Amino acid sequence: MGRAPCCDKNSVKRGPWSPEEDSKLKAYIDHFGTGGNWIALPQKIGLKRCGKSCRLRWLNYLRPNIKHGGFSEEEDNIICSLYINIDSHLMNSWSVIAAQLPGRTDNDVKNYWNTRLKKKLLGRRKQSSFSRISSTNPDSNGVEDSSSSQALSNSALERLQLHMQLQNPISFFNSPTLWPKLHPFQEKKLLQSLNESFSPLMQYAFPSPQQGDGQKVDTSRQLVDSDTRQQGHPKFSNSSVVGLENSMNGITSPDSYIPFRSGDHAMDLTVVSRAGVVEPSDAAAQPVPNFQSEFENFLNSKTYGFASQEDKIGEFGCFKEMNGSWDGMNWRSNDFETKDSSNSWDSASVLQFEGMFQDYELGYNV
DNA sequence: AAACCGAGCAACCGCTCTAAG
DNA sequence: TCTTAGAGCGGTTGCTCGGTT
Repeated sequence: MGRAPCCDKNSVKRGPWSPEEDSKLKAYIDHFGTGGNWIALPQKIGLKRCGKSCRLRWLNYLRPNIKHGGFSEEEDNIICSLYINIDSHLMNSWSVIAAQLPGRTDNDVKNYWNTRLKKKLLGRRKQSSFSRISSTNPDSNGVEDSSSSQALSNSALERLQLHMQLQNPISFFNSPTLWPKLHPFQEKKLLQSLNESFSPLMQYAFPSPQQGDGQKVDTSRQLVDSDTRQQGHPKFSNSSVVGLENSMNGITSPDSYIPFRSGDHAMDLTVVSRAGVVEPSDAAAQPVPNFQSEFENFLNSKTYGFASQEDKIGEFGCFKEMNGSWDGMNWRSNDFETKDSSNSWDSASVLQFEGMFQDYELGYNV
């Protein structure tokens, strides 16, 4: 089924636009505007083009102040950061990113990302981290589970992968808003495989109640129980636990996989956009023995789905080249608060990010 | 010099959302 | 309330061009 086409494809011209067509379209819109009706516009000006095609040509090419090519390093950084941090299912990410880059269109940014930036970031990584995670899934018996992994959209996977590469993985777990929008079954499966990869961390984050007291241990309740939450590592917020809880339980309520549940919009957005993690009010009251060293071991272990710091440095040498220092990557961990003006990001850029994230917060605090 | 290949980009496709009737 | 058309978006296709063999 599907809706009827907007025009007769046999009677409209397709392919590249000629200068004459461009000038006709531009002259008309300059004088009369679009009239709010793109479909009727080509007939008015005698163009054998589909209205949608006219609209795209105007928006992506003929519109005043459009820039083409020649993306600056600052634009690269903005695109990378927003692509990683913008929650793909909450907003139209390419247009949001393009809105932060004057003169750039969403199509331009999308093409630039797909042809250049993505390769910079993911190029050599594609073979490694996710295949490791998928191979840890007992259901897969070492063979990638095509039904589940292919069900994840490429963009969701890329965000996931990039976020886990560029940020503290704890922060990723702590930011349910960054998890790709999945069917509860898919989410459960993904979380299971991640959980297995992260088992040392999860033990700290969600310590199991003492077993052997005759009570059946309900692992899902371990995650729900508020006391247990308090025992978890302080860097795991309650909202994260709820997200994991829902995921692990396979709850099918839409709320279980829509990250911004009513009542915690602002908090979750803050977690993702500004701080990366939620610090507890009294972290000292929640001791986790040797967590730091265990965590460092974990991060450096190639057994798990993450490259060592050394690998990361090699992997993202492009950013070292771009920014002059590996430390420039620190801001990608959303650590705006601690960002030092002496590193490779100038203060104007930081202010710009501060502003844009304030906009997002305002937008989602309604 | 010609064939091949891959990157980059413009344009298209098909879907969803939204607003008007 | 339902239907429908327009707008907008992400994903994909196909053309062009430059580099390599």
